[in-house]
Amino acid sequence: MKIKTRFAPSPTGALHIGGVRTALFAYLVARKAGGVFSLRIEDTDRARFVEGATEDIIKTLKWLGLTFDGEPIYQSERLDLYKEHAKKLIDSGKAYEKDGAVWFKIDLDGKTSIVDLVRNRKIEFENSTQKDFVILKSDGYPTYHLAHVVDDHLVETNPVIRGAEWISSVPKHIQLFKAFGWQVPQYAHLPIILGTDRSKLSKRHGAKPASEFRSDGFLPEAILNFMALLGWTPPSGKEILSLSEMVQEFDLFDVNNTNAIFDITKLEWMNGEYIRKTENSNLKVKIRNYLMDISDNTLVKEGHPSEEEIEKVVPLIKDRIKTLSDIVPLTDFLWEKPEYDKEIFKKLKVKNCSETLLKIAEKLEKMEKPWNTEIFEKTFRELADSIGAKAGGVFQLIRVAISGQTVTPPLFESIEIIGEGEVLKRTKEAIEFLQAV
RNA sequence: GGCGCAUUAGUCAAACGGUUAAGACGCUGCCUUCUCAAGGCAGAGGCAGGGGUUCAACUCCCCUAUGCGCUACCA
Repeated sequence: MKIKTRFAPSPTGALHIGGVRTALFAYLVARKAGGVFSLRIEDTDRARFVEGATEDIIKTLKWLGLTFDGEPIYQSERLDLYKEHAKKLIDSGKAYEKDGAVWFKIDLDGKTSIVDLVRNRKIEFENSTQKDFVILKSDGYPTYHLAHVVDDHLVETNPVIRGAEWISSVPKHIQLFKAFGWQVPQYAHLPIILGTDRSKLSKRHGAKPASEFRSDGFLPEAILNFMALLGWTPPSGKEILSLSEMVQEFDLFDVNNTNAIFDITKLEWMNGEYIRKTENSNLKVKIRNYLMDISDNTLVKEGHPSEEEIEKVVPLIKDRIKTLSDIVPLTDFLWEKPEYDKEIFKKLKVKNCSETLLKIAEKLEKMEKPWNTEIFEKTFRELADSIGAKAGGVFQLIRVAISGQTVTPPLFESIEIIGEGEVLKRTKEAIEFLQAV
């Protein structure tokens, strides 16, 4: 039997990270089997419909690289189909109308059980615990239960991959399939992703949209990799793996059935790993595109950093950033004049900051041009020796003088980027600042 | 309350009856070092509790506890 999976979100809000994992696993199952992965928009709840949600879902899946086959199916465009099927059940005595809605008549005898593809575990219910439920609402829209059964039967979805919050509804679905005389598909219920408050991550609880991770500077590869590992460990045990490697290794049986807490700290680490292993030239493009994408925000000030500036800075910041957005606070000082804070100078190990800075300025003026890191390092190590200070202390003083910060990318390289004239100017300004306070 | 699913360190997790109970993030210390990172090395930290079954239980069964989910003419 051909493997066909689908991701079936409801457009009641932007795609969130829990949905990303459901989509990813459905994608992996289909691609591994050479099957079909499609998208179905479950827009049957008019009250909770959110304008733009469908577009966000499609756009985000595309950004992540979870390409689906064919065109999305919109349930709201298939109302007649559901109505027709509800009528069939009424005709066969398996459903009835009440208050303008159609109710399914549940069979209270016996048990309903499935073997879930996740770990092949058996899930069982006493049918006596079930009760009749609505399949067609009085507004003419189907409920999830009817729509799921009809659609997944018609497109021959197998297996049905969805969140574990649906486990409780399994008896309803099984009975519906049987009432139609259809074959019951296999199911895989994925463990639920919880927020740090331990409650289900959902748009109802204001889960962060996946698109926001994009604007925060996360890479799609890192997000997919991280989400895959939430509930799944590849047989190889690899922690960093590409989408195609995941496709090769994936098996629903290996998915665990324990809810997992979404911890962004590890995602940040992983994003850093992906950034570090990206070629400089490629990283430059990613950063540039990222900054352009979100340039309506305040990250890019007065056109900085430009493409050339990014290129210079990439080797310096590559090991130091976890997200693409980190580049801005880390390199701001290269293009903008720093603001000084006397407290920062006070904390330095060098005693007479302004005096030492005067000597530094003197050296800078005499230093052979063009400056380079070797000349620079040699000059100031000598200076440190001559005034009986530690080289590190002198370097740190220079760092604060040119950046206003105690933490920056490597000093000498930063200085080369800032340029001879500007460095001297900033040094003098730092001296003036210190003398004024 | 009822029904269902689950329970290995702060977090993600491996283990599929026999291991000194992997690994990763985070944390701590050391090394490296112009700061911060990155990198290297070392370390702390765990099978929810109780009963069974078995020569042997993290692993199988039962009970309790706890967590989560569902309990809508929402998905």
